[in-house]
Amino acid sequence: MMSYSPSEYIFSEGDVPTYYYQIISGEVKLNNYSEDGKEFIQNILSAGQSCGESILFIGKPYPMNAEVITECRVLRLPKPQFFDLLNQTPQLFLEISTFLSQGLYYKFIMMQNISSQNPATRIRGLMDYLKSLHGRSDAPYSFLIPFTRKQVASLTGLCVETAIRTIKGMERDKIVKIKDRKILY
DNA sequence: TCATTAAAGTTAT
DNA sequence: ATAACTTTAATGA
Repeated sequence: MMSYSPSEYIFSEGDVPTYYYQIISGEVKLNNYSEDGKEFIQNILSAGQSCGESILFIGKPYPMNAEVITECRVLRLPKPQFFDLLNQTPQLFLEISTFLSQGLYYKFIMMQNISSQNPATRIRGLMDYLKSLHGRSDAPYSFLIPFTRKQVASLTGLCVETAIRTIKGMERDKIVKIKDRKILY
């Protein structure tokens, strides 16, 4: 079991994977920084999720960082033990497969969103996905976006200012509601 | 139209 | 207090 503080890295771009990581508590983001320092967030993960496992399977260097957002406890299992466990536990194998597929699905959805030129479409795509994960309540304004505007911007490849302006426009169009700076969708 | 820069207000640590 | 985030506005590609 490992502990990490905000802004620490569980692994970095270019590292060769040697462990399986499972988040017990806290939040982690998978990200990249471009030469000019701009961050693109690939995904934000929290308790119960694993990070970087897809790369562990193919044994290539990580193409992204796993940067800690909030104080984290992480279960760390060496690669050989992880694969042993996987062999011995069909149930675990199935769970990992499901989680892997979920990650693929997210990538697929976001890939389509990002290729859209329109910022509102991108942000709405992200919000639709997030809300779809969260139970059945399709009711409008029933889902609180669990991210900061900066994070939303980094997840959709927009600058913060554009994200903010777009979200305000969506409020005018009654797509979202803003309460105490929190975004309800 | 959106990104960038700058400046100022607000929240969290 | 200080850093991180939010917001507005001006400017440029």
